[in-house]
Amino acid sequence: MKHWIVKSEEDVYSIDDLKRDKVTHWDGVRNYQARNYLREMAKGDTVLYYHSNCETPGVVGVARVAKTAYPDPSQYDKKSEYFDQKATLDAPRWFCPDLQYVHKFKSVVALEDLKSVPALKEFQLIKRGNRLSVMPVAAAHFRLIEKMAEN
DNA sequence: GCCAACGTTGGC
DNA sequence: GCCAACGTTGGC
Repeated sequence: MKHWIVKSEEDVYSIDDLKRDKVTHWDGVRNYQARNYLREMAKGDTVLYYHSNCETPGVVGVARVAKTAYPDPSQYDKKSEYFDQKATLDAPRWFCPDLQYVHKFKSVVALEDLKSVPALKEFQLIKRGNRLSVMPVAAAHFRLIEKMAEN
């Protein structure tokens, strides 16, 4: 069982949207390293849900991998902003898993707070300059952040 | 294969 | 809105 974190802009697709939809295609990721992580996700893996580009950026809840990654349909959709001319049916470039809502934290575990915890010094998210939208999370970090959400 | 120019992300 | 930190593109 692995752990992950995904970022989403709150006003684009928030955890409340995921709660409403229950399950969603995590599509539109167009970064190779992030794609590779998406393909590593196994059914049942737990995922921290992060809101970026908002008033209080931070971890807002937990999701779960409902389906392992498959070719992202939006890469073939000419009307989609995620359309990729170089993607073919034989050689898809982009993949998306399905993510399922698990629960929303009572309060946001703010990026600011994460930064103040010495045990999270090596947490990829807070390492300077990491703009990846999908990253693995160490089990210890995952548990610690869940614990921070309870307080 | 190098690298400058450009585009995107995301905190502040 | 600014800007640092990257990733990507494309000329050479």
